[in-house]
Amino acid sequence: MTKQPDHKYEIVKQYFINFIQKNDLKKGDKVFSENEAMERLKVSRHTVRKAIGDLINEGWLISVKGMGTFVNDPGAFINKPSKLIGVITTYITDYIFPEIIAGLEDVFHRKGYNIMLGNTSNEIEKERQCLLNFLGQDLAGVVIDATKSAYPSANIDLLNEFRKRKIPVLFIHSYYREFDSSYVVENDEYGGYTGTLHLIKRGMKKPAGIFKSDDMQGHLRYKGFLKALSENSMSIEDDNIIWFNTYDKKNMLNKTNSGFIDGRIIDILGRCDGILCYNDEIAYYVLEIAKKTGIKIPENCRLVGFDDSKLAIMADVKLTSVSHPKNELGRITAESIIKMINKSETFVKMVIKPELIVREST
Amino acid sequence: MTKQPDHKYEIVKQYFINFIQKNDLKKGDKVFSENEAMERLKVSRHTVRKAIGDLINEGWLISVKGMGTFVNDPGAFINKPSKLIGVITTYITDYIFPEIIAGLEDVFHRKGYNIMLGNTSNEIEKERQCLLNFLGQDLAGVVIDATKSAYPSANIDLLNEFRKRKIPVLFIHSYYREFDSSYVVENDEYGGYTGTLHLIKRGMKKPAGIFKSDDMQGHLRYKGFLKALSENSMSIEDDNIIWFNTYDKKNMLNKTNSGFIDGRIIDILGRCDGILCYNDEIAYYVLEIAKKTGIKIPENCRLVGFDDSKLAIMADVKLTSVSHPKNELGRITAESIIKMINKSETFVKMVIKPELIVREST
DNA sequence: AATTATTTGTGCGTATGTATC
DNA sequence: AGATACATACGCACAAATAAT
Repeated sequence: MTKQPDHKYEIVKQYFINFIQKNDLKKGDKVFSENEAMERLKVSRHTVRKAIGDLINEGWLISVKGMGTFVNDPGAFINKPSKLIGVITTYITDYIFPEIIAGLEDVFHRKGYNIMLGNTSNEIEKERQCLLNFLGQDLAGVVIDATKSAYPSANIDLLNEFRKRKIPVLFIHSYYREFDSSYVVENDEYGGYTGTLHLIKRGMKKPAGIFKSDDMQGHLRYKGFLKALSENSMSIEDDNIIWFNTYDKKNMLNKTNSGFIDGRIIDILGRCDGILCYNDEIAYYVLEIAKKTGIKIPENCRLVGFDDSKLAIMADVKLTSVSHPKNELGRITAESIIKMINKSETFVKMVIKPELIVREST
Repeated sequence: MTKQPDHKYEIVKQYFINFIQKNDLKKGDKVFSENEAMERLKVSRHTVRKAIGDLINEGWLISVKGMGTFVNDPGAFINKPSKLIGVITTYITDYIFPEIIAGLEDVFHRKGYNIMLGNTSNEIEKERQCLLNFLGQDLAGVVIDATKSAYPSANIDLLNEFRKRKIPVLFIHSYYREFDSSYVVENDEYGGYTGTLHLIKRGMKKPAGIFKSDDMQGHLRYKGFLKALSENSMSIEDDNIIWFNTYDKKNMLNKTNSGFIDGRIIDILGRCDGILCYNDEIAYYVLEIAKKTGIKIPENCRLVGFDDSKLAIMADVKLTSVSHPKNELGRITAESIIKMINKSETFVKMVIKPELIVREST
């Protein structure tokens, strides 16, 4: 029930399109001339030109003075979908993200997608700017490493806008509790649990932990830590848990104003015999402080980190670390969002079980 | 010297555009009618309609039957330029590139540009694919870390295509000799020179060097190395120079099939008392071999690396390293290509002088 | 509620210009 | 040089939507 067009030029346009499709004309093939169109359809030259002009604007045809009119893109009407995927990272420089991006890039490249990169430095405002930017870009999908995922997000409105536009969004590492979304994450609770069990097995009596307070990973690793302790009838004193956040971490790594945290680390190094550290960066930092204060790792105190980064291998005392395969995580993420884009899967909720890699620090 | 258009409808179009701009009309404001245009410009209705039709297609105007013609997007004429910059890296994961990208990203983000990322793994074919891909993307500019810059490039044709399209291309780290282009590079010759002078000052009598054969940096660092030696009336035996390439490096880092290079490193460690290493990764690798074979650094042999990467600080024996500020390099690069895009500078040839950072390995 | 003037949309006829083959 | 094909340009007539009277 194709509606009969009221206007002659609509009939002419349709005639051209039918002509292209029936004869299976490809880009560059010539169509009949304006004069011939006049005769075939018994319309004026003006009407033919109006029709052809429309089809040129719509991308169907191209005309060349003195030569004729040619098929441009017979599939122009398909409105080909975007092949661009936005990736929002927290820290590009961060010790594990480059590897994940390398995995992402490799898969996306192979499948003909491009990456558009944004970086938040774990700041909510920068995340907002990236999202706003991406909303103006006709993306096929978005991969996000959530900023400060432990807290309610100020950017849910923008995430909902992506949903409204049916642009798939896939979280990596963590996600916002209040926004039901697709994600590929590590099983951080299990990671904390297994790391702590390992410390207990190695004889830890006085446990301590250092966790990041503003992302979900920190909370979940802490949860696993508590679970392992309680299953083994151990308790933990509040004083032996150090919570730090993005701001503290920046100061620590820049060695500015880190006195408070340093003091607390010295405290627990003196009091405890096992520390579950939020990640390898922290474990490495603890190692340095231990060296300065003469505490021996692992003899006096054992350390477990997370992420199995290069730091873990390069440290004086090679670090035991809980980790996922990073490049692989990037690949899985890329493949997942491509499935979402192709609608072969609408929701992806993937939790990757990490493994404990035992080294000298325990 | 705006070219006077040959056709009447061009004049009419320009008249409409001037009218909108002079009266500062906003979206939705009405412009004069077709009849009035006929009278004002003394042209036929047909010509006026052709002009208005063009402007509608270009996004300037919208007309409503029975009401009139209205301004749609008063800025459409700008044909707003792309705000997307392609960045081609060799190794995203590489120990210094993430920091450079972070610097790039920060500046680009601030100036409203987006990064599209490509990765070559230092393979010419992948570089070609990235360039081809970028040619189909309407980019404002391209930043490239050249692949195997010591060799003639197979991709000059594509680089010339960018030039033809007047898309600025800026090389970083190195560039192709046969393609006269803009670049931001480190002064690698000076770096090799100053690193070698430092080794000589520390008493090096039997020099050795390890260089990468397939990028320009390796050749230039070698050149600086030779210069420093000859200025101090020292000579170098061919056997004490190790050349490696991308393929060897991959094997070395994966600890597969690296026997040949390992043997040569053991050789020079036994024979020589100072090694200028292509970069910190190599210096770190040499350090590990030295540890295994019982050679003491710096007592028996001194090492100088390049890049001042995290590796330099984390090694057992902290590495002396020749380096530029990496984040800063990213910033300079970003600012340079933005200047090129804005045409405030057409060619950028910037050579950044590296500094020697002295640590335990010398 | 109907009329009228205005404005854009469709359509035809004609003439001339200009690029390509 | 001539034929063909698209490009520009003018004039005219009528249709359809809108706004004001």
